[in-house]
Amino acid sequence: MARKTGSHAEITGPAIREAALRLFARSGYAAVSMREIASEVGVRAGALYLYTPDKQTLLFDLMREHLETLLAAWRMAKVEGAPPERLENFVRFHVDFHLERRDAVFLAYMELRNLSEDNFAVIEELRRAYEEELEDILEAGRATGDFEVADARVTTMALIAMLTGGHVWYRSGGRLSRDAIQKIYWDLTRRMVTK
Amino acid sequence: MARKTGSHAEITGPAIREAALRLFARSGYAAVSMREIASEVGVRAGALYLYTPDKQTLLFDLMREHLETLLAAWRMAKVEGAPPERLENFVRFHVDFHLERRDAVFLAYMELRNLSEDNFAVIEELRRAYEEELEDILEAGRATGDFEVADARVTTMALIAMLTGGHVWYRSGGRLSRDAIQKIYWDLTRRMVTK
DNA sequence: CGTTGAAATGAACGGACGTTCAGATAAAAC
DNA sequence: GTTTTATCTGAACGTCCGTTCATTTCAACG
Repeated sequence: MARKTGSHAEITGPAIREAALRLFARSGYAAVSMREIASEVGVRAGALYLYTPDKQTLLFDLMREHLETLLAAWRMAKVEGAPPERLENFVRFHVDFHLERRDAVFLAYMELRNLSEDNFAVIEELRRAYEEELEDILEAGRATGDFEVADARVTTMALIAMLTGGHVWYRSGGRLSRDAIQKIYWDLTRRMVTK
Repeated sequence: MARKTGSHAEITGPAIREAALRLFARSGYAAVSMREIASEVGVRAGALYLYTPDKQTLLFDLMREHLETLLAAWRMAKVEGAPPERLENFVRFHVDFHLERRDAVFLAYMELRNLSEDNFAVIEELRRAYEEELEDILEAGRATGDFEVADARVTTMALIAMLTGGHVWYRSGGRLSRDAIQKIYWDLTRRMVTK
């Protein structure tokens, strides 16, 4: 058997990436086999190699895609204005984006060690660029006197960790709405950077 | 060949756990083979089974040991007193403990998905007990009016995420001493819970 | 100094892994 | 209706996996 009715590259390609993302996030890159991914898609393992040169590249592409989407979305969402306004905007954007993409967030934070050296460098650079957006806001607020920040770098990392941590316990339809969580996190953030 | 000069169970047992901890943390549970662990210790794979019934139990024991050590250390370190004092104590303890045990922290947070259902339940209970210590302090401070906390549960999770996040970027001998990091994190925490 | 028992070996087990590729199939193009 | 071409299969490859176990080694004991 081969090509079935209605099976095309435009369907199989994305289906493979979606299945890989879900399975990698759930069980970890090393614990998921190509046969498992293929089975989820309804295809045999060999067919995956029409869409990715190998397993490592499949992981890398998923992570790069996630971070590039993140940066692109942020460029759309970011606002000009006073630092407090910019910071609130960042917090709400970050919380929202990350709560909506639990699998990709998980992957991008947990599977760095499974990347080859070259691929790791690319991913790290993307992540650094995003973190720098937050650090810039903190520095701007320090310059205007809106914020009081002892160490902008550590505060940036502390904020990112705090704001991203929600993906561990957040459940869609749980006790708190996304909007309620955004509010709480913004409140915590505001206090952290003002005397 | 078998037993070499000076090789005893009291040496091999801990050596296996140390090697497994280091390798699991570095490459991930699924990516590390029993042969790799054995090689690190200087024995063959079969010898590992004198010290652990299987690979899964080896992982579980490492995680349980870490969390039990954490809880025991906290019971020694915790102080009575006013909530702000108790909170500062917690923050300093947590940061110190976690920065000193990067591998174990990594393992306990990243390999939960590789635990069997029963083992997961045990680990989760230990983690919950620890988080509850922080939540209790926040609630106590709310009762005395020392703290203003909108949602004690979310604030607890936010704090834990923030305080633990340091293990990602902290490097011993880096720009900041552990004491400096403690100070920064305590300052951030204090602001988060006070108006 | 012979015996015992803890500690480790080395070979083997069935199975799963990532990856390759010649061949089969069906939709599209002519 | 024949040819072309994109898509997928099925089998095979060499390798590694977790685990078992009969056997070997050697320190300790009597």
